Amino acid sequence: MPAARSKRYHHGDLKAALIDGAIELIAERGVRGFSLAELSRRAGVTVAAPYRHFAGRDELLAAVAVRALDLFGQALAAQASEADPPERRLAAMASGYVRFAAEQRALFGVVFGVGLDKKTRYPELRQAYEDVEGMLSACVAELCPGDPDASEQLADAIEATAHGYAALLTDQPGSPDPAAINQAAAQAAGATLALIQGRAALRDGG
Amino acid sequence: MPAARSKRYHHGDLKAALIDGAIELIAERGVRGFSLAELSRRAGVTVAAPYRHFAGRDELLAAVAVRALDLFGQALAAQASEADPPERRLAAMASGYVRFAAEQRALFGVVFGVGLDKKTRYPELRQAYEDVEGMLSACVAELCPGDPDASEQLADAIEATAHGYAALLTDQPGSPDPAAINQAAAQAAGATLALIQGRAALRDGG
DNA sequence: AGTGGAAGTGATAGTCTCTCACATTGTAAG
DNA sequence: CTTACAATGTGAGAGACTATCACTTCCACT
Repeated sequence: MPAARSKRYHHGDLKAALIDGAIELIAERGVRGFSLAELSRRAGVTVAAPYRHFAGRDELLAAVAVRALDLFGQALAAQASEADPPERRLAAMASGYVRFAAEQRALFGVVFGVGLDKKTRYPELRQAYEDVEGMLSACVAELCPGDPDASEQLADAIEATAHGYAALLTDQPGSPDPAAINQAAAQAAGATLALIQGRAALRDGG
Repeated sequence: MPAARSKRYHHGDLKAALIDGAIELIAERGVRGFSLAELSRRAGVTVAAPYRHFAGRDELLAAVAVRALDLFGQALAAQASEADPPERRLAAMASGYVRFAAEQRALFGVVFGVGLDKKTRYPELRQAYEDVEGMLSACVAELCPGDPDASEQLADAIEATAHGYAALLTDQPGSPDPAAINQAAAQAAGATLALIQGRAALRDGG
């Protein structure tokens, strides 16, 4: 793996450099302000070069999203490992969900704010996404042994709630201030506990 | 108000026509696929014409978002008016929230999927947004008389949950199928009831 | 040593946003 | 009635972006 950054015709590992650079660029300018052209400029290559490695802008973003989901999963796992009864573990994951969204705004935005097709296109992305969802549902399953239906409903509800806090918090441009992050994270944890507590009501909806 | 669509130099009411056309265009192509240029073409004017009425693309989208929030509020009010105890009214609103997001994907996307600054810029947008949030919190307040803190927390939780179901449902490109909409709407209603039920747990978070 | 394919270049087409000087038209005052 | 103004639309063009194509350079392998 060549390290020299000089005027070599071949970059060495442009693909990885593009992904890293994209994360940086998105962190600076947001997902909307991200451009393949600027990214190429920073990497010191022509705007045509990235097309050797990615079919287009969206495919590069999908690769970034895969890495983002990986980090996301790690963050959730870290939160989960520190709490012990499944209820508090779920609350901690919900809180971590919100915290990651706010603190890694750019990465969260790539996964959710860009309209990438996480279900059908980009199989790796799908896999990464399902892995993260799996962490939640596995933890919920511990809580509802013998009732997979109820377990799935509760997992959906917890995921939706955490995601809702995260989405509303990061909806505004600009980084949310730490106090707002803490409050939203704590509320997401509390709401998770409330959902677990009141889960008998989950059945009768519309 | 002139009606003739012929070769008049002045359109008559271009501003309104642009907003209407934008809604249509966004419904067809999604928020991401929307372009001021295509919109101008359809309205039969030059691409420069819209700039007489809107400072730019974002300002036009903000105007569309205001109308979208108006319709959103009406939809929620319609749902709420049909249910009677506050608990079920909140559940109905949550269900309506999800249903509106899914069935009026384009409008919902303009409000939430485009990164418009709903808080500081665009005062009308801010107002429209707060009006919608107010409907929810007013209904929650009926439920928690004498404890505004708890009321606000519960309102946040219900909003976040409904929004989470809506966001996850509409995250994918393409219209969600009716069965998925029904399920998500029902689950949002159920989760709302669960939150109300278990709201004692809302306090102890992180 | 030499060659085939991977990786990068430069040019180019087409689209988009936004700006500017200019053309047209409704309106309202003289 | 007319004339001047302000509002509204035009045409041209600058600058950015995505994507494609033929061509070049260079690495790795025989």
